[in-house]
Amino acid sequence: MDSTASIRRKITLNDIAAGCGVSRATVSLVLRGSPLVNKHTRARVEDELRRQGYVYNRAAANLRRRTSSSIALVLNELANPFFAEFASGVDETLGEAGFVTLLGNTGESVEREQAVLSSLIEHGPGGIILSPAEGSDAKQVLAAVGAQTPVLLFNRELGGSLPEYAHWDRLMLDNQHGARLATQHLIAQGHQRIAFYGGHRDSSSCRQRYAGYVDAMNAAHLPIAAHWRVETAPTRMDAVRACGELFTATPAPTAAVCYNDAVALGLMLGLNQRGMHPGRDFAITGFDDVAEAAFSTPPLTTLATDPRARGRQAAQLLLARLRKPQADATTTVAPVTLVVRESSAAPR
Amino acid sequence: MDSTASIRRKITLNDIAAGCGVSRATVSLVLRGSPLVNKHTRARVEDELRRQGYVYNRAAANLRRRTSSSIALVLNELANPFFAEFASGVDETLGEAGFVTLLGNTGESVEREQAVLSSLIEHGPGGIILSPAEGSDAKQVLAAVGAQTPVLLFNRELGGSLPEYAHWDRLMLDNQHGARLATQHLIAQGHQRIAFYGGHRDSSSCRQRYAGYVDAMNAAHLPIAAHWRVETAPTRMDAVRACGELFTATPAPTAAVCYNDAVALGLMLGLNQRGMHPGRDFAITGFDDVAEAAFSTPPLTTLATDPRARGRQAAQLLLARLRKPQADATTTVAPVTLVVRESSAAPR
DNA sequence: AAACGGGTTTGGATCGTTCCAAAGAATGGA
DNA sequence: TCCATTCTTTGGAACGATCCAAACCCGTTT
Repeated sequence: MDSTASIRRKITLNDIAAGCGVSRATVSLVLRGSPLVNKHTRARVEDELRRQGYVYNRAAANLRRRTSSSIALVLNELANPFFAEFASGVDETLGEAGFVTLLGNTGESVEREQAVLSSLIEHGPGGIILSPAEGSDAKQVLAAVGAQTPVLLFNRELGGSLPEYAHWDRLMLDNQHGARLATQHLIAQGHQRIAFYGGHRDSSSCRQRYAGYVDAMNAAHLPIAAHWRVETAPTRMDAVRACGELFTATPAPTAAVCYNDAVALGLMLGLNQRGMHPGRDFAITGFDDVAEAAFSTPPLTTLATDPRARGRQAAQLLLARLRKPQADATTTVAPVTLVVRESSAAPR
Repeated sequence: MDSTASIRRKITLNDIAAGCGVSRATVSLVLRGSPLVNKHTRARVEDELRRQGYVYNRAAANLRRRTSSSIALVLNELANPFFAEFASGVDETLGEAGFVTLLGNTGESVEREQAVLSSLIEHGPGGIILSPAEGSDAKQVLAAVGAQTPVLLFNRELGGSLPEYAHWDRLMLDNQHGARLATQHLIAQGHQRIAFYGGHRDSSSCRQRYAGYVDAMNAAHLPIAAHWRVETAPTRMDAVRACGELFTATPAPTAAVCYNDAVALGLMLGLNQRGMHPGRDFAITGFDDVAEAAFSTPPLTTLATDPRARGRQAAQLLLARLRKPQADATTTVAPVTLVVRESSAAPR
């Protein structure tokens, strides 16, 4: 409890060994619960461990065993609730598996991503879960992490083509299918003139969602007017600003599939400013199901992605890779589910 | 670029040394930019480092130097946007200082906190930034982290008293002053019957905010009716539910200082359900300034805490502690600023 | 030629753990 | 009693870096 020795120096296996008259090796065996050691010896050693307040030095052990007990988690935008939930899912599963999470946040900057990756890699993580910054390139990432450390790509594709000796696993959202579901839902509600609102054309997820929208429109033999595709930054503010563009030409749409929830909520505000009532005069769907979506007025119809579950899944995929380093690379597409609320009512 | 050696084994200082005919020690000096080594040797070594694709093993270096290059960040609720922002501030500053962040999420569970702390401590972090789970106790935390590793407490006090040999730094929000500011603002707007809405009496931050409210009311010689103190869980849902309690007795309040933004937004919904218009029939203030506060209808008057800046500050405080392990423990109270929006209009 | 001295380089011990081959102890059977 | 066999325990060499005191080089000085 209060052995004077514990105040200053760090307690090592040697201290324990000396303290109860066995060898370092025996103490090590006790620590790892080896069946080799005698019951009485084990008890004696365990007492001593407690008495001296020993704490295991995993770094030293990892050095000797040439193993790792950490996983790096590199995110393009931790402050975004979607990624925060994702991170907590990752950490939960990694923790259960005895790994610790090395966090890195790139703030959507390719330069910071490089810096963060090379710094993290020096700590020898067993693997990396990476949600790339926009514009991040496969070759650069490979240069920073090397070919040794397994990588799991989440959420976004990397620019450039993957060098063939980097076989990385991928976990992606089913963006295309999700947007198709949203569009089909609006069509089923009776809408015919449906816009696709928000997002940037050069983001891979935006292209996929747009493709799903087009699929559904085509399948229903509905035409798509040029001014029904409005590009914005994926933020609420920019979505408010661009609202007018939907109504610059005729025929005006009666509904919009939005790139994500932030954009959808912004569009709601924009409509309000024009004196329109979203959910009554104009139907809207989002994507992500952020916490706020259930509480907006009207509550937002959107696609739930369950980021926490995705985090757990990402961790599991990477852990599986660690178990079988030689297995073929996998690509997993996580399902998204349509959550119908009041923002997507039928046209009047 | 594509040396065959780099494909399998890990490259060490020995490989580099052998590769260019110098000793391990010299290569080490080069890596650390020592002025001792000759210009030409340095160039030769640096070429070889690049050629073989060497990556520094910080764990081995830390072992030998008895240093650490990581800081543990243990949060009670990472999925909460407030803490997500905080975390990204922490990571930003730690990264600049050459440290890596070890993440741990406790999900508000004291048991998980214990497990997470003892797991993280085995990785030998240089320090710990801890936002304790509710009900977490000083003695338990000390038992898990030991007396060696400096701890910075953020946001919440620990239960129990700090053992005198654990002098931990603290970074807290100025809850009391913030609530006072909000209350004074409502009073200045002309309100006299002001409620304190939401939160649990046993949370330390709630008690502090309530105290600030009482201060301001007393200073203005305004009475406080018993039914103006409504307790709720600190969530939007529970805040919606409890709304009616404000109006169970006379005189009814005309304004409420809310425990936090979630509660304030819930109260708005509750008022709407009763046919009242928040910001017109009833004034409301929040606390936290979550992203949503600026976009609610009406926009919410609240106290900005700038969690990202708090994260940077927490990291700096801990880094300062690492520089001066013997300095006296500090308590820092971070200022909060009143952001006036439309939810806190004058009474009609 | 020896001594000097600044600039460079280096061998070997070390950090705290695990691995491994081999030694010791205990048991049982012949 | 001796040997084989099964349990236990152990010393010393790793792992990949850094530290440190000593050695080396080479041009000057005495």
